[in-house]
Order: sequence, then C-alpha cells, then structure tokens
Amino acid sequence: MAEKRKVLLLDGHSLAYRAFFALPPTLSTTGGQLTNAVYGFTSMLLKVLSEESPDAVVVAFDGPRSELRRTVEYPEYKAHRPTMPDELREQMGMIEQLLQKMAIPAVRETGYEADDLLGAMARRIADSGGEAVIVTGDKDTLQLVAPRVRVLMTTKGISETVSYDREAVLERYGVPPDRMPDIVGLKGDPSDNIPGVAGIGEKGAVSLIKEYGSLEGLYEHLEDIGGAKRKQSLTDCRDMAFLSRDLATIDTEAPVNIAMDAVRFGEWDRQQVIDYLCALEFKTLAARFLESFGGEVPEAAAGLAVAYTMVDTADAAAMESLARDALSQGRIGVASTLDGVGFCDVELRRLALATSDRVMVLDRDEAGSTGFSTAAELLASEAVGKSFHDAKCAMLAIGKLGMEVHGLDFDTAVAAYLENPSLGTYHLWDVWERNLGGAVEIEGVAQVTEEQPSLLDSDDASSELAAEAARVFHLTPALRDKLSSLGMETLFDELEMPLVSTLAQMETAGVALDAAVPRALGAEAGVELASLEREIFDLAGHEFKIGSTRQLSSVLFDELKLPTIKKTKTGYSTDSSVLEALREEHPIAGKIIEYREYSKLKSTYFDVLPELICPDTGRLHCSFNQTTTATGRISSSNPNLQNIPVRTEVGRRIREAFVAGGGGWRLLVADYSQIELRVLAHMSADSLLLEAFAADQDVHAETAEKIFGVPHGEVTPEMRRMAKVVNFGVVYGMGSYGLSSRLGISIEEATRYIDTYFATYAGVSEYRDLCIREAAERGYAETLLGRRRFIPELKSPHRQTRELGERLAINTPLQGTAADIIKKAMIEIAGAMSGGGVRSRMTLQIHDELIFEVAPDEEELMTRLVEERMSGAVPLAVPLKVDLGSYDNWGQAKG
DNA sequence: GGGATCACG
DNA sequence: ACGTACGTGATCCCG
Repeated sequence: MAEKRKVLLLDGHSLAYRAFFALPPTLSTTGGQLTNAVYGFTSMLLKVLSEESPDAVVVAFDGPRSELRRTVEYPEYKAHRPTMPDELREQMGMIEQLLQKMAIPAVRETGYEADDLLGAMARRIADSGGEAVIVTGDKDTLQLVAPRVRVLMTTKGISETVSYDREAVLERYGVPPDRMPDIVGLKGDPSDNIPGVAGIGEKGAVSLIKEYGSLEGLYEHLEDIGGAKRKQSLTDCRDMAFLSRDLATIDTEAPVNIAMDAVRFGEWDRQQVIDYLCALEFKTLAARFLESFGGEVPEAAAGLAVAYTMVDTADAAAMESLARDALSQGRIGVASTLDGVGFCDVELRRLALATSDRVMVLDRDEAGSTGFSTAAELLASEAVGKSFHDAKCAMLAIGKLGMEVHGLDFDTAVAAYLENPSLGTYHLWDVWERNLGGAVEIEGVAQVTEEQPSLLDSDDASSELAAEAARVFHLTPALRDKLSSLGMETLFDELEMPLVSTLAQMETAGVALDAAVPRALGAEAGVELASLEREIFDLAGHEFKIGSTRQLSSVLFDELKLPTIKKTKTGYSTDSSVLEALREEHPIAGKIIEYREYSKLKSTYFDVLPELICPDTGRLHCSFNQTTTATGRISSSNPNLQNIPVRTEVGRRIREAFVAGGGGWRLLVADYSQIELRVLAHMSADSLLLEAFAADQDVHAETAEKIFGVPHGEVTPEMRRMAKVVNFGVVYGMGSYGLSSRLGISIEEATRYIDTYFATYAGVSEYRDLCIREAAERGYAETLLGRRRFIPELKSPHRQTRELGERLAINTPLQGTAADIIKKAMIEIAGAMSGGGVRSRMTLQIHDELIFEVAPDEEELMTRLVEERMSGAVPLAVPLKVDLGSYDNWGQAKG
C-alpha cells in the first residue's frame, strides 16, 4: 500500500510571519489594503510548487496559544510574544482564502502548533513510503528531517529557500536532526522564552551534545565535564534542561484530522485562483500562475504583455524608423543606467529609448554614433513627449553629457508617488507590477556567439534596460488614467511635472559655500569639546564614551543616582529634555548638553560641508527629493540643506558660510509668514482667524488675548510665547499632555487653554472634526490642490494608532497645502526667470522659504518677482505674506 | 541595520 | 495601562 507520493507541508504561521516582516509594507491594493504578507506567501508558494511539483499540498496553522500543550506545561512558553499585529491578522484571512481557492487544505488542532502537525503528517507520509517536503521559516522544525523528510527553510526574504536533509543539518549545526531539541534544551530559545541552562550558548550546547550524544548521555557523565561553574549550572538546571528539550520537541504523535490520501494538488478551479490573485492586484503572480498551470486572465485585469524589437543603433535606417515612430506616436519612454548619485557624482552609463514596440539601447561610449545623434534629437524634440521613471536623476546625467531634454511629459515615479505618497520607495518594477505587470519580451538582442562570449553581461543589462524603457512607455497612459480618475491630473501636469525640471535646475546650480567658515568653526568646536570632555570625565569620576547613550545612562542613573525622567524602548532616555531637567540636580547635565550641541554641529555640519564641495563646480549640490514625504513636502539629502542650524547662536554661525557666489551677487531670502496658520484660516474659514490675517494682526498676540482673557495691549511676551506654542500645537493636533509638557504647566491648565482656544476659534474646531470625519469616510486626507494621503491608521483597532490617524488627518491637509503653495510659487518663479532671461538663480527651498542668488543688477527685479509670485501662488481667503531680504550671506537673514 | 538623538520647517 | 504634536535626514553607537 506504500504510495510514492511527494507531499508539500507548509507551516502557515511561520511563513506568513516571515513574509510580513521580510517585505516592506509597501505592497497594497489600490484601495489601500496591505498585502505584503499575502504577496510574499503566494510568491514563495508558487516558487516551491514549480520547483517541487508535489502530488499533494497541506498547510498547517497554530492552534490558539493559550491552549497549547506547551503553554499548559510551562506557562512562560512564548509568554512574552506580542500578539499578531493587526496588519498581519487581516492578511491571514486572505491567505486562507487563497489556499481555499487553490484547494490546499488547512489543518489546525487545539493544543498543537503547526510544527507538531507537520511532524505528524511528515511521519505518516514517510512511513507509508512517500516523500515529505516541509516548508517553513522556523529553525526548530529541522529536527523533523529524516529519511524521506526534507525541510525547505526560507532564508533572507521569503522566496529563497535552502533545502535541508540529514547531511545538511549535520554540516550546518554539527548534530543530527533528532538531536536538535537537546541543543535547545541546553542553550534555550529566547524567541520562544525557553530558558535552557544558564551560561550555555549555541557553541557550548553543540559541543556537549556532540560529545555525549544527548541530554541523558550528558548527565550520565556529568562528573567528566570540565569547569566547576559549568558543572554547577548543569546540575542546577537539570530539570529545566529536560523541560526545555521537551518544549522544543515536536510532537509527531499529534492528531491530524485529514484524509491525507484524498488530498490531490491541482484539483482547483483555475479561474477562481486567477481571479483572486487579480483581485489582490498581483499581476505578475497571476502571470506566473498561468505560466505554471494555464488558464485565462480576466480581460480587465490582464497583465499587459508587450513585445519589442531591439533596434541596432549602428543601423541608420533602423534609427530612422524608430525616430519616425516616436514622432508619429508623439512620445517615448526613457530609461537609464546611472553611476553615482546627485549632480556632482552622477554619470550616465546607458540610455534606452522606447516607442510602443521598438527600443534602442545606447552605451555612453557610443558618443558620435548614429544612435547617439538620434537619441539626442529625440530627447531635445518638443514634439516627442518624454516619459521617465525618476526623470530628475536621468536629466542631470544626460545634461552632463551635453544633451538637452525638452518635452518632459511624464515621470512614472512621481505619478506613483501621487497615487500613494506613503510608500517610501517607488521602484519601477513595483509600479509596473501594481499597474500592468505583464511580461516584456524583447527580440533582436544580439545573440552570444563563440566569437563574442563577453557580450553576455552587456546584453543582459541592455535588454533589462530596454525592458525598463518599454515599461515606462506603457505605464504612462495607465498611470495617466489613474491620476485622472483620482482627480490629480492637474496637480501632476501643472505642479509636480514642472517641478521636476525646476528642482533639476536648482540641484545643478548648487549653493556657494565659504569653506573657511566651517573649518574655523570645526577647529573651535574641537577645542571646546576637548575641554568639555575633561570636565565631564572629572564629574563622572572616569572616562567613558559620552556619545554612547547606554554608557551615559549608566553614568547618570546608576553611578550618579540621578532620577530617571523618561524611558525609551531600550532603557532610560538621556535626551535634551531629560538633561535639561537634570540641570538643577548635577552640573554634569549642563556640560553634556553643551557637549552634545558642539559634537552634533561639528560632526554633521562643520566637518562635513567643506568635504562635500563638488570639485567640478566648487559648489555644494544637494538632492531635492520629490517622492519622499507623505505630506507632499520636498526633502533634501546629500547633504540635507533643509536643516542647517538657526536656533542656537553657535549653530547659526554656519549660515555665514552660505554666501552668494560671484562678485557683487547677493542672497535673496524669501519666506512665507506663518503659512500653515494662514492655510488653516483658509481651510477652516474660521472668522476670527480670517479677520486677524486680513488685518495683518499679530495672531499669536491675538490668541494670547483670547486664551488668557486679557484685553488687547496687555499681552506679555510670555503670554505671547505660550500662545504661539498653542497655535503650532493646533496645527499638529496636540493634546493637553503635549501642551503641558511643552509649556511646563499642569495638564489642567493646558486643558483649559485648549478648551478656550477651541471655544474661541469655533471654525477651527469644526474644521478639525471635518478633517477627521472626511479622512475616515474616504480613507485619505486631501490638500487644497487635491493631493492625497491615505490614513489607514484611522481604521486601527488600537486607540493610540487611531488617535495618531486623527492627528495626521488634521496636519496633512495643512502641511500638504503649504507644500502645494510653495511648489506652485517655485515653478511660477522658475518660469518667469527663464522667460525673463535673468542670470539670477533659485538655489534652495526650505519648506516655507526660498533662497536665490541674485546678480547685482537684478536685485530689485528679483525681489519684486519673487514677492509677487510667492504671495500670488494660490489665491486664499487670507493674504499670503512674504518676508524678503537680500544679504551677503545666509547668517544675516534673521527672522 | 536599528535605535537614540538632534538639526530643520 | 499606555503614550502623548506633524514632517524630514545625518550621525553615532552597538549587536
């Protein structure tokens, strides 16, 4: 009756967890439902299915934790494990649904974990002469390896697996599979809260078991064991060692209520599986499924498969016809391979241009070839719309080769960012996967021959780049449709796309830096730090790494016995608010504050900025990132020029290094006055706020009058300062706890101010409610220009997360609208500047501030132009006030 | 590679 | 009982 069947046994829990934590939470359906765990699980499943071709597949899940045999025997078992995250729990249901559609039976038994069931099934299969393949991410399962039982262990990520048979386990762990529990018995397993024997780790456990064969063998020869301490520990923990081993031992006697012989893999309704994969928007997985198992993809969700011909760039006629296609189709997709990041370092290595079905790939060495001149013409032609994925980087690199890009029309990364700005990364492959997801086939790639074997790499790279250009081309209409259905086409065409070029110009311009300033400041800080360090060591009584929060916290709280103020995840906090509170207690606190300030400034600014000056231009070029923030703001990196110090006197001196390059040139600094509060006034239409801004009143003073109940003119500077904190707090959705801790007042007092504030500014109060309600109904918050941010936090069962969602729902429209406004101003100004043929240039944006280098004879013109375009960027119900000034360096511009 | 800290708006 | 104001990026330390 021995049936030679191959059965795949999946550990559902382990694999789902693995997938959930291995894949970034960037995979979700258009509706915002997170699907990373389902995706990873399915991807892994399809891979294993095609590699192993099993006759049957079964998946096992854990029974409820509280009723596990192990928990009953040993209540500490997994006691510290957090419960399953909600984001994963939702996906478990989806995984089970998928399994059901694939006719893969799921088993679970009260009192048992998945690996017990896997062990029991594996044994039954092996006993009856079949072959069992267990797929899991849990190392403990390796003990099940036996004749006719293999374990496939997922490694980094999820789709990669390593196959373990007896030899592989021996080689990797030094003991046969059935002795693995003995190892755990000795070393314990922190992840399951199994204690083991104190003082024995992985290495010790392996060598002991290798020598004595098992726990029993070991304890029989206890007297032979070297090391009094170790012997004592083994003696003391004898019971715990056996209990630990017992806990780690998989129960292959577990009952499994399934008629294993009746399970047949592949007895499914194919269409149901495909439909479900498509409903989850797993286009390439659906395609992979089809490839392996056949079936029809539903029309609407069909992955777009595109076929391409690679044209020879040396063939003038072929180039000619590609160019003709580009002109008649009116657009091309462009992809590039770049070396280096940022204006200074970036270099173009390869370039691919694609029409609907032809693609060319150029190497930078081909300068002067037919292909190169065709590419240059197409890129420069206004009549041919250009689509890129991350156009700014490519355009910087293309520009450095002396080619120009006109007719920039579409950036698939920016489009994907607008669709969902919270994803963090926008890799072309993912965007393709989410939107079209078919195969790209490219014919006509030169074949490798015996004479030219070295072409292999370059041809692979070329066809991959060709496929990227093809994907960009075909994604363009799809994403355009999507944006249009989301009401974001105008935002995209008239704001984000023009901004791509504006930011490219700014990065190219860079900023002038007088390196002597940071060098001098760095030397000065070095001296200060040395003397502070001595003082701190004296106060502490010994030397330690002041920069190590762990060592510092041990000095402050263990040795000096200073009171702990707040905790972090890993210990006691030593941040500046804590040190500030300890100032009265001990002189070391103040010294550390000072040390921190200097060391931060030195390592982040003084020492670094001079090194980043580009040798080619003698200037500093940061990158402005357009697809990074969830709210629509721009960020800056390499270096970050949006966080140059200003708040402290020492820090502010670095700003003197930011000068206007060129003789007689000046820096024009223009910043919006209280833009977020003005946006709040506009969006909420609160009558008091509207009036205050209309009359150009001092809003903070006005707020102080209201919340402190004092008449006009009797507001003290202290009251105004506190009111300012309240006003900012409103924009962030602050509560009374936050206000009290920031103002150093009682929670009751803070509550009173907040209540009075909302009673006074009733429009603001209503607006907050409206923001939350709308975001909850629609699933996203929206800015004035229609930018969206999904707020799934509002649906969370955790109050804390929900409250975060509420603050996001309030803050995002304000911060995001302010971002919309300054972006609009930037492209208007850039347009006017290039139209007016000025020499001046825009160099920096710092959220509500724009900085220009202006030529001596353009100062007046630029001041007027910038003021006009900034204040008129987007018409609001209140005036947009702009403060401007021109200076020799940035340090002179003070609030 | 992640956490803590701190620079900015 | 718990955490507590939004959005970033760079640096340092440590496992």
